[in-house]
Amino acid sequence: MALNRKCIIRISRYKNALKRLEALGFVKVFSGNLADAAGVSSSQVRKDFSLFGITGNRRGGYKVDELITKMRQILGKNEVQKVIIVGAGNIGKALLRYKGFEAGGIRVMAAFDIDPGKYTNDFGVPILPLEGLREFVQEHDIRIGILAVTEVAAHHVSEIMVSAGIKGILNFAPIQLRAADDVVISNINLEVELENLVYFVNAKAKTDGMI
Amino acid sequence: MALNRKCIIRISRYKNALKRLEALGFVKVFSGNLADAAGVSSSQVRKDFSLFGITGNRRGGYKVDELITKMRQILGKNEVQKVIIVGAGNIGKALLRYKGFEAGGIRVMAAFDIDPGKYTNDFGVPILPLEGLREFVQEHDIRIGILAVTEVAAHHVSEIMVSAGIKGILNFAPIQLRAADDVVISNINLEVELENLVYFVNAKAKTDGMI
DNA sequence: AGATTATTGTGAAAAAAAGAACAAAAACAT
DNA sequence: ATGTTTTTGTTCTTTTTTTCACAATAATCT
Repeated sequence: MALNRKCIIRISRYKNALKRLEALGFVKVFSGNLADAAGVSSSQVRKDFSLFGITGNRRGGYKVDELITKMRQILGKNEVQKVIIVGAGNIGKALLRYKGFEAGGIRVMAAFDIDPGKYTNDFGVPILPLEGLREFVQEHDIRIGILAVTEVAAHHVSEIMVSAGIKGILNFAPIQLRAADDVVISNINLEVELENLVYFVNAKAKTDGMI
Repeated sequence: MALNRKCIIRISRYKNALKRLEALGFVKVFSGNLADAAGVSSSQVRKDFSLFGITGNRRGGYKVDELITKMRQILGKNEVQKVIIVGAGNIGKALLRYKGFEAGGIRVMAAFDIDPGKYTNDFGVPILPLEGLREFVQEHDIRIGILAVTEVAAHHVSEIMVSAGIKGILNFAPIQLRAADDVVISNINLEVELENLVYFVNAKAKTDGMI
């Protein structure tokens, strides 16, 4: 099946749009509606659906509740996803304070750090010593981790996570992580994102000036 | 010129890899080295370079310092990029505390919020009332803003930013922002990223199990 | 100096992604 | 009931992105 990262991101977007439509009382929806909401073409929507065997009714569109069910299934939203946060610095603590995860079926189980000064329960979930990570991950059968340590520590800590059994890492450290084939890594690099913005803002300023 | 978002992200990555190589004392570098560092093919590196008219020496590779200079130029790193943060909640405050921006030539000028309880100078840069945003942006000629408000406020606040003259928004709110053609928006959606990770971790688990 | 080797730069080929088009089918209208 | 309209599902086309391949050429070796 030819499904790539971009396609799954679109599925997430469709799902979010559908949740809003559901809240507004919509019962059925057409590919064009979802296309508008997600900023893609309607044939793209139908093609994505066909990739996952999602079908609707010709002329009748798709039923909102069925679509949501199907997408939750695809995205693993039918069970609570347990995650850990590694690194209790600025970003790590902000994520610990973030209230939106639980609503999305994501449960932060614990955070880990090497600094004993950070060990606390003040955030609702415990911040624990890094040495305890392996045991915790195995005991709670956790497969996803958010990495929010410094650049220098990132590679080393990611190896600890992988060796403990983590299979997916959302990496906030400003370094492009890579790992074995059976581990999935998503890099979020603030500086790279900002550089991107700067580039395109400048590029637009230039072309607009020319016209 | 056929340069897209992905290409610019690769340029950022090359630049980061080059900075590490420079720190290690490297003077010249081959496309294969950068390819390894950035996780792409060497012909991809050369093609990206050719897109920007970057040339090296056949058999001699590229000079590290020249490449860095060229890439800093492309990415607008030769001048300090002034940005504002809008929303002083968890994420906003974590970004205010983050020390890595200045080293990357990014200067956070101020943050803005509607909650008077947040107005302070404790973070080194002031947290100011949202009403003052327009004047501040125009006075300091700021074009880039980081949006870190709640989902419900995001759309409204983004319009305030755009009307004040902001041309690029890095959006952390869990909603896909869209704006006029002359405004560039980058969406960072934690839940979407995690859903992506979950999908591919599950997908890998399935195929590995089959083999 | 001449031969050899390694690496670039680019044009052609392949692969991947997106879009257009349209027959088939379901809802609706008369 | 029959015809009309609308929307899906899928195939075909186009566009975009990546990889391959190799002549050109600079460094190194003998």
